[in-house]
Amino acid sequence: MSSHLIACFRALSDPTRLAMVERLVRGAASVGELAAPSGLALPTILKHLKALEDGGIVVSTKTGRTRLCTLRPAVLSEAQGWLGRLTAQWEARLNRLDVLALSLDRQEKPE
Amino acid sequence: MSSHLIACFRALSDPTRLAMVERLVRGAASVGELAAPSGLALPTILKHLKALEDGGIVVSTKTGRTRLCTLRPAVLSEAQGWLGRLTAQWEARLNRLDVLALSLDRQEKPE
DNA sequence: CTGAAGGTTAGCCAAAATACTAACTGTTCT
DNA sequence: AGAACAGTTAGTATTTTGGCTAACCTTCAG
Repeated sequence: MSSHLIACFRALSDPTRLAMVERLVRGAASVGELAAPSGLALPTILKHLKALEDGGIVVSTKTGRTRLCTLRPAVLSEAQGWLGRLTAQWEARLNRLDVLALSLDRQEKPE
Repeated sequence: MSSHLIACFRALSDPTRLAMVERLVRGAASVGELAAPSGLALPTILKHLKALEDGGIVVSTKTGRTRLCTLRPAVLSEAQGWLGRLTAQWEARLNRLDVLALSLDRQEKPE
């Protein structure tokens, strides 16, 4: 089973990281810029950044002394797709059950 | 910020629970049925079940001595929607940047 | 060259998550 | 009634997470 899907959900399961993602969707940012609104220490933010990178949600490159972090929406789309297939399966199953219930109904009081 | 979204992602961030969800999408199941394929002890599965219920992904009701667990796809759809809006925002931003780049291009070599 | 800026590493700590076993409760079957 | 079944609770051990500080390394500005 796709273990990077798990890493992705894992990355999104923390308020600090969710906030970082919502910041990054408005454009790339440095580590310091990501840390600023949270009030957390830099090393803490670095750990969260690593979690986001492990989940494939963010990539970062260092140029000079600053590291630029960028969102990578591909994995988010993938997670979205997984959720979509899941709910679709559920709907399909419900429909089959409806059909079954209907046919049973017909048998109970045929015409 | 929606904290039940976090609980939802949290619930999906574990292979055992993901397997439970994929089992439940094929129909409601008892605690024992959920535990069987995992090889884990019942109390362990109960904890995972609680995590899934905390995330709003599953509801369960006990009748007699068995507990029936049912998927609740609403929260999954919600998470899907959140991911969708996020990637949509990203795309929109990329488009704006494209337009900007194009107009800068025009300024550089007009005509 | 020296100091400040921006990260980074290492190490610490408390709290939470994941698993287990053992013992218990309530239901159903015979 | 008594045994078997399906969960449940309580308690424990281990690992992971999320936070910190202190010390360190580069890079940029003057």
